[in-house]
Amino acid sequence: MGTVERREREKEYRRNEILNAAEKIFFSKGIQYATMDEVAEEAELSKGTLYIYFKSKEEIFGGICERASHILREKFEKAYNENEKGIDKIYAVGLAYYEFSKEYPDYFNSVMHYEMMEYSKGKEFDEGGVTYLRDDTEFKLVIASVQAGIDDGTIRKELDPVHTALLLYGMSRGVIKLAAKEIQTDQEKRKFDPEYLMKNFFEFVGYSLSTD
Amino acid sequence: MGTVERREREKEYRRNEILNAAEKIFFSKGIQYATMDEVAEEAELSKGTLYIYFKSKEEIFGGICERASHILREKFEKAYNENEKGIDKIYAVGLAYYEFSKEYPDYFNSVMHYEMMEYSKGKEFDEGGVTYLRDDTEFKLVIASVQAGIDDGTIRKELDPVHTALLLYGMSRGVIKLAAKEIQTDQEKRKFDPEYLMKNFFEFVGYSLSTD
DNA sequence: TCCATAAAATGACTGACGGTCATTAAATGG
DNA sequence: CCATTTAATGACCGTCAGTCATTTTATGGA
Repeated sequence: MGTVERREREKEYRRNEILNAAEKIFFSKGIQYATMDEVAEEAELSKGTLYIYFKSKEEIFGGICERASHILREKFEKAYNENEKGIDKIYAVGLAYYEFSKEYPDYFNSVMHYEMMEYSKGKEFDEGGVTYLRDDTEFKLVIASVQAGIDDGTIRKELDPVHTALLLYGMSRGVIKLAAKEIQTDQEKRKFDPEYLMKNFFEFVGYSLSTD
Repeated sequence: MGTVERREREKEYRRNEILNAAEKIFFSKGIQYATMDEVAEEAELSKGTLYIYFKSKEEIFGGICERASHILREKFEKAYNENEKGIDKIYAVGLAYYEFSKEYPDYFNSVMHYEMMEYSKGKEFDEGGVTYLRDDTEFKLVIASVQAGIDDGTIRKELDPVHTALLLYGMSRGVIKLAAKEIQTDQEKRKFDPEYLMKNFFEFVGYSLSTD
C-alpha cells in the first residue's frame, strides 16, 4: 500500500511549507528579530508543530541555507559545464556567483550569515552539533576549472590549482559581498557601480591568471 | 574644582572595564550565548549598572567593534606612512590587514559579525538606530595608496583609484577571512597554508596593479 | 562634623521568546 | 466501528535582555 509513501510526501511538503513561511518572516525582519510564533502563524500551524519538523530555529535557518546552497551549486555546475576552456569556466562560475547574489540577495546573505554563526558555534558550545551543509562541491568546481585551464593552456602553468581556487573563491566572495551590500544599503555617498566593479574584478583576475 | 573631571575619567574607566569584561565573555562563548548577567559578574557590577553605561547588549558589542576599528585604523595608517611608493603602501596596508586578523582574530571576527548585523538591521527594524562606526578612514587610505601609486608611476595609470581601492578592499577581506577561518577551524582535510595563500594573493595583486 | 542633595549602583521584577510535553485530533487498517 | 499509531496543539517553563523603584555613596556647603 502507498500510504506510507504519501505520508512521506506530505511530510516533505509540510517541511517545505514551514521553510517557505520561515523565509518570508526571517527575510522580512531579519532572523534575529523573527519569532517562532510568527513563523507558526505564517505557516498556519501551531508552534509545537514546527518543532516536530525542525528541532530549533537555527535548524530552520539551516534548511533555508541548504536551499540557497542547492541553487548556487546548480548555477555553478551549469556554468562549469557550458564552457569548454578552463579560463571561460572560471569566468562563468564567478559570474554565476555574482548573478546568484543579485537574483537571491537574501539567500546570498543567509549563507554569509551562516558562516558567521559557525564561528561563534566553535567556541565553547559544541552541544547540539547542528552542522548541516559543508558540502564543498562548489569549491571543487573551482579547483576543477583551474585545473582544466592549466591543462588546456588557457591558465598559467605555474599556478597551484588548489591555492588558486581558494584565492579565487575568497576574492570573489569579498568583492561580491561588497557589491551586494552597496546594492542593498547605499542610498548616500560613495556612488559606484557594482556592475563596473565586477567588470574590473574579472579583468583583474584575467590579468593574473591567463596565459595571453 | 577638578571633581567633575575626575568623575568623567572614572566613568570612562568603568566603561572600559565593562568592555573588557564583555570581551572576555563574548569572545569565550560567542556573543549569541553570552548573557548580560555573566558580563556583569565578570565586571563585578550589577546588571543594572551595565545599562547605565550602555543602552543594550548590542551597543556593548558596538563598543568592542570600535576598539577593533581603532586598532585596525592605526595599523593602516602606520603601514601607509612608513612606505614611500604607492605600490608599497598597498602591500603594506594589505599585510597590516592580514596581521590584524592573526593578532586579533576575535576583533577581526567581531567586525565581520558587525557587518552582518547591519544587514538584518536595515530590514524593517529601524528603531533604536544604533549605528556606531561607519567611519571609512580605512578605506580612504586604500584609495590614497592607489592614487599615490598612479602618481609615482608604480601602478598602472589606466586604473580608477576608487574602484581599484574598492576591489582591493573587497578581495582582501574575502581572502583574509578565508585564511583566518581555516586557521581557527580546520583540523581536518583541505590542508593548506594561510601564509602561502596570502603570498599568492599579494603576487596576484601585484601582477594586476603594478607597471613593471 | 553633619546634613541636604545629587550621582551612581543595585537587584527584584517584567515581558518576550525559544523550546517542551501532556493532551487532543485525525488517520489508518483490520 | 474500533484500536492503535501518527500528527498537531497550545498551555506552560526557563532563560535572558532590559527596567526602575530603592538604596548606597559621594560631594560641597554650613
